[in-house]
Amino acid sequence: MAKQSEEIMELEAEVFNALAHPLRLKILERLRGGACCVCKFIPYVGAEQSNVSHHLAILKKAGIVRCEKRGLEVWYGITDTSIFKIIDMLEECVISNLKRKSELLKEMARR
Amino acid sequence: MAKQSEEIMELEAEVFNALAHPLRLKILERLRGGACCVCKFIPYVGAEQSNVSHHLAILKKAGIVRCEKRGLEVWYGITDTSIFKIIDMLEECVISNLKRKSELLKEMARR
DNA sequence: TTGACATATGACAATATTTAGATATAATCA
DNA sequence: TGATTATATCTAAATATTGTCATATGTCAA
Repeated sequence: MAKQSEEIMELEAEVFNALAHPLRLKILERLRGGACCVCKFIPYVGAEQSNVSHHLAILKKAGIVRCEKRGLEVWYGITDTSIFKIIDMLEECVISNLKRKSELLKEMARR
Repeated sequence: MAKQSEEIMELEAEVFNALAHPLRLKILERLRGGACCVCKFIPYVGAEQSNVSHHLAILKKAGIVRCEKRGLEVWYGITDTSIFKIIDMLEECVISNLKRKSELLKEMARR
């Protein structure tokens, strides 16, 4: 495997890793409506402020979100909205996988 | 947030997590050409047999691959090829992110 | 049946991630 | 200036992930 694609894969793995947590997926859901300040995420995801801040830092490090200071607040927004397409496609995958499994169960019950 | 979407997000996070490792992305690259037996992955990814086996189990648990015994060998294949579209889209994201950053650096150097 | 083979599994150490609580920082306002 | 607010950072404990080694399992062939 070419050195270059190995390096790209490391970056890809880092981004996938940033997406690999329910709390971070929730934060991204909140961002579908546009940028907002940290204080909005806290009740939305139902976690400690320091924890939310930590997860935001992970999303930022992966390049998925960017932030900007506005007075006392820090506003976070999506860097590239095509991340939503990726999440949506994965959701479809997961749901069709669930359906496939439940069909299989039904078939087994029938016998 | 609805209970149901929380549960879907957990599943999504699990699948993203399965994608979040360079070695597993390599395994999936090898599977683009179609199903193959475990022995093919070992030299391809350059890891110990037991390690490859562990990573295959993670991909399988997430529902990304499925396997089948053929004599002594075990053949692994993709469950749903739309996972490749997801990986491809993420690669595009990563690459355009890199480009954006390098543009920014160029601009800063110009000043 | 025995041995060889391909793969999976279990145990373990090293490392990373997650969370909460305490504290630091930086901006605003009285 | 000092108090207040929003957010980030540090610390430490709990937990999860990773890689390696040793071993188990299941299949085939002699």
